[in-house]
Amino acid sequence: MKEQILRQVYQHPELSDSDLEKIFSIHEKIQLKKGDFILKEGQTANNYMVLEKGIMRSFVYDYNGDDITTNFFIENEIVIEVSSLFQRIPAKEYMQSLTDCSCYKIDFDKFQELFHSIENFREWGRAWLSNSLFEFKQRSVSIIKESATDRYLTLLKRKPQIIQQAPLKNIASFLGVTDSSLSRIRKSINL
Amino acid sequence: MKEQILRQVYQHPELSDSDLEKIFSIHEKIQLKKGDFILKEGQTANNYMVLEKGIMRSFVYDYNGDDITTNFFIENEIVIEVSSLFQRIPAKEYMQSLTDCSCYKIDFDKFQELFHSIENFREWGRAWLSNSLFEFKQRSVSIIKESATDRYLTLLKRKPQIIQQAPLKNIASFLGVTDSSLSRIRKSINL
DNA sequence: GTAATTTCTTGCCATAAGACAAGTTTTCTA
DNA sequence: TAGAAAACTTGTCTTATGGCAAGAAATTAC
Repeated sequence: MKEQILRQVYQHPELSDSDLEKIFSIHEKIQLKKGDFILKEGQTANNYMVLEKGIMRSFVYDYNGDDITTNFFIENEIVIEVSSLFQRIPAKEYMQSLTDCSCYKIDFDKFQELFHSIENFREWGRAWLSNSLFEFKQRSVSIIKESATDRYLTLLKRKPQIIQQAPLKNIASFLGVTDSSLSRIRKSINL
Repeated sequence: MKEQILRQVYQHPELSDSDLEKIFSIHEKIQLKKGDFILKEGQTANNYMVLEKGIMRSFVYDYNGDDITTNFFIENEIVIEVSSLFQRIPAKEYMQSLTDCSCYKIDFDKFQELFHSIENFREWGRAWLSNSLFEFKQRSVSIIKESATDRYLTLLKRKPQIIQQAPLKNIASFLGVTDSSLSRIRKSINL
C-alpha cells in the first residue's frame, strides 16, 4: 500500500529502486481527523505529507477576514506549504483536513539529507516544484479567462472528490465566486 | 556592473564569494531588441536570463486566439520559463522583450553543473522557486479578491516601469480586464 | 433527540466589467 | 514624411456576479 502510493508520487525516470527505497523509508504514516490543522499561519512548516486517503485544503484570510481556499488536495498528492518549508519562514497559509485522512509524513531534516545526497531526487524535486508553478500559472489564466461555470466544471472533472465532499463555501472561494453564485451555478448545471 | 546586478539576484546567506564567482562567470551578456522572442511555444528552453535593463513579458494564447500576459519582468529579475527549462519539455508560453534589453544569459548545462556541485547554490535555487510559487499564489488571490482598480494600483506601485512602458493591452490582459475597461480605470484614477 | 449551528438556496436589486463599434491619437515603416 | 497600422479612448447597451437578507435543509453537539 505505502509503496504503491509513494511510487506514484516519486515518479522520475532516473530514480533507482534503491533510491526509492531510501526515500520511502523516511515516510511515516499518520492519521488526521476531519478539521485537523497541519499548519497555521505564522508557524514554520517542518514537514510535508503525501495524502493516501481523504481531502485537505489550504487557505488564507483576506483583509475582510473572509477565508479563501487557495488549493485542494486529494489522494496521491503532496500536501505542502512550499515557501514556508523551503524558505524556512512563517507560513502565510493554513492547511487543514476536510475529512479524516491518512498520510505519509516526511520531516524536513530527513528530506534535506536525501535531497543533497541523491542527485536524481533533487531532479525529481525540482521538476515537481516546476510543475506546481505551472499549475498555479494556469489557475490565474483560468480565473481571468473562464467563466465561473467553466471553472466549476473543470474542477468537477479534475477533482470530483472535492465537489462531492468539500463544503460549498470552500469551493466557492477557491473558484472566486460567492456562495450564492456557486449555488446558482450548480442549479443551472442541473437543469 | 555585472557583479553588482548578479549579487542582488543571487542573494543567499550561505553562498560564499568563491561560489558567487563561479556562478557569475557562467553568465554571458547579451542584447535584445524590442519585440525579440527569447522563447516560443513548443520550443524547449535551454537558458534563462537576468534582466539588467529593459522590460519583458511572458504570454499565452487562449482558446479565442487572444494573448494573455502571464508575467512582466523588470530590471534585476530572472526571466525564465521554469517548467520548460526544468522539466525539459516544450514551453506553453512565449517570452518577449517589450523594449530593448540587456541581459545576462545562463545556459542550462552550465547551470546544472553548478546546481549539482554547489549545495548552497541549490538551496538558493529552491528558495527562489519557492518564492515564485508564492507570488503566483498571491496573484490568484488578488484576482479573486481585489477590484481591477486595486490590482492596477498594486502593479503601479510594484513595477511602475511596466505601467509606463508596456502597451495598455498587455497590462489589461495581465490584470484580467479588457482594454476598454483598463482605459476607463486609468481615467477614473486621474480624476 | 432536540436545540443550536452551519450549510445551502433563493429573491431582489446594484454594479463592475464585457461586447461591440466608432473615433482619435500615436507609432511604425517604407 | 505620408500612409498604414497599432494603440488608446469613449459611447451605448448587456450580462455575470455581488450584496444583503430571509428561509430551508442538513449537520453537530449536548
